[in-house]
Amino acid sequence: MENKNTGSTKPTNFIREIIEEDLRTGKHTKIHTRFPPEPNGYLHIGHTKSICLNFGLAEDYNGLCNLRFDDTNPTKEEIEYVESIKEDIKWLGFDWGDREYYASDYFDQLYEYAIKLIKKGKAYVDSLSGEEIKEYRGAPTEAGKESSYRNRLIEENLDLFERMKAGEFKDGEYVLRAKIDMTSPNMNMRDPIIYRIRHESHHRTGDKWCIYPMYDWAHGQSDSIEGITHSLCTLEFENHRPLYDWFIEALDIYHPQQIEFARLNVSYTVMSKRKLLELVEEGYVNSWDDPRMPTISGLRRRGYTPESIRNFSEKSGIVKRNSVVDLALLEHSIREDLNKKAKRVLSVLNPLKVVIENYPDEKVEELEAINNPEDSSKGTRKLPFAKTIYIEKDDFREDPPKKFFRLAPGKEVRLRYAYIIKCEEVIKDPKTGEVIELRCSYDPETKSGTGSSNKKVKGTIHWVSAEHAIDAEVRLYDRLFTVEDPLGEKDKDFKDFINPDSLEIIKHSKLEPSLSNAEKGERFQFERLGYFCLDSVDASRDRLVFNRIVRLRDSWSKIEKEQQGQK
RNA sequence: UGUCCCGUGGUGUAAUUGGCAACACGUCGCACUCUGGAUGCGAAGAGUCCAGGUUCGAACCCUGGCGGGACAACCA
Repeated sequence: MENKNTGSTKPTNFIREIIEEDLRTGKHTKIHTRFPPEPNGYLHIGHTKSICLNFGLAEDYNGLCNLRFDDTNPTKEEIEYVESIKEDIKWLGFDWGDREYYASDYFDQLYEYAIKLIKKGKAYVDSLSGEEIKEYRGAPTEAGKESSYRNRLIEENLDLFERMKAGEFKDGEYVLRAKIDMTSPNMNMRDPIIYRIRHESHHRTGDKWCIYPMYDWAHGQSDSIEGITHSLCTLEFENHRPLYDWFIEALDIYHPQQIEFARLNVSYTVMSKRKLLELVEEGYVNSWDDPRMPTISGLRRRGYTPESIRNFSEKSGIVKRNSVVDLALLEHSIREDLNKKAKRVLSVLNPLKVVIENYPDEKVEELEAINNPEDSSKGTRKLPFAKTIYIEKDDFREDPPKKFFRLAPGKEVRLRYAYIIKCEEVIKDPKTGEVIELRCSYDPETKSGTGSSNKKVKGTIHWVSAEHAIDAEVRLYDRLFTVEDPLGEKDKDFKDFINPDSLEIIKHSKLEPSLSNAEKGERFQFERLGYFCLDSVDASRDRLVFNRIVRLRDSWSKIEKEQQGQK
């Protein structure tokens, strides 16, 4: 279903309906959203949903989207994360203009709001210990009880709160709490803490403050200060909405609307910051931007395009129901994008030497190859062809199974852009029996593009000229986990399901010579193999390192798997 | 034993707000192909968690169940 009001081709969803209703009724004339990350870790694919939603909505409805760092907890947050988050959002293609905000920008205002709340008799300073507060809070099914300090005089509260701010007390000695209802069935309403003492310097405000606001106190009021119309967050904040509304109403300030949606989950991976950290710290992956990581920086290094990630996010939809999107959809998104864009090249990952016996010894032909069959404007390039070439080990079988259309003893196959060759002889290592070389003949009449032969063969394989090929390291990445839901089994640790084959390194692959000019981050389709990207970290002028982004769809592997299953 | 939210093919979403359950991914065929890619065509697969009710008519409204999720950090 297309969105008729905006001319957008994006699918509609319940949030767009709310926005369109608000625009139609005149509740708002312009929408204003925000993306509010906490700078305590790297962004991952799950965050892209919120980023695309908030920035995308603003784009589509001609509104604005702020970037606001939710930096209310100095013990966990660091400037390093602020920088990486900004880089990732920019890379995804979104722009917050000059509206880069921080909850800490509002600490003064938030403090004033707290005083206002105290004066209204709706907040009090509590002297209970952390343990006691927890005890008094009760449980979801049993009411809590009121603190003995709950009915302090307003003046006393004001005095104590000011002294909290002045640094007269130790961490944990006092807290400021809202006075709501200790018997509320909603735990969030049981006199939530709104300020705590933390003698800790903050990455932006330095040592100005030793009291810091809690999320609930900071978030809604920050939304209000910025004039946010639709404050979109994930489902776990549903139970916080009554509190969000209570604060805003108690303060009698502009009231943004909080709307919750389900967060994005993807099969065969984990998304929590803590678990990702575990993978990094315990060495299961090499870094936060390891190409196997679901972090934005990992996906970027792997070779994913921003467009593919945005399309993926679009396709996975916005609803209020928890779900797990198939990794196959992400893979489809990147294939779809790169099929249109990526230059085709011939690369042999696991080389098998082939000598074409009836081809002249010294002869080298320059064959014309198409750069992108989906886009003729990308032109053609020259490919050197000579007597000795490499083909993929997988493309030869001494004892070919049914439906194997590639090379085998006595069989013919087409070399892409070159000739049809026939396998005349198989040379093996006398000790191991391993096939180390093939002797073939070629048919000069079958040169590509000449049409001088009517010979047809079922298979076409890729190859490189042995003397012209360049060496490269190729890193074959695969899904990080072997099961759809690594967190699914309670008795097992998610790390037990790590795919031991998530990375296979091939040190000496043979690539066509044009690849020596590849730039860091440049993406290619290695024909018949997959999409690859020159690694932006480990590659250098004299060392090529390619990452496999994703395999091509491969109907042969399915046939083969099925055949093996039958045996 | 509370409050809030949510149940539609294998997966993710849609259904003009009460009118023959649609699309995408995946799967399986066929065609085409100098990439077993791409592309084109086609198929299978849900009767909408269950049971009642309202209605000419219910995925949608009502009632009651069942199932899943969230909530007891001085985290966000």
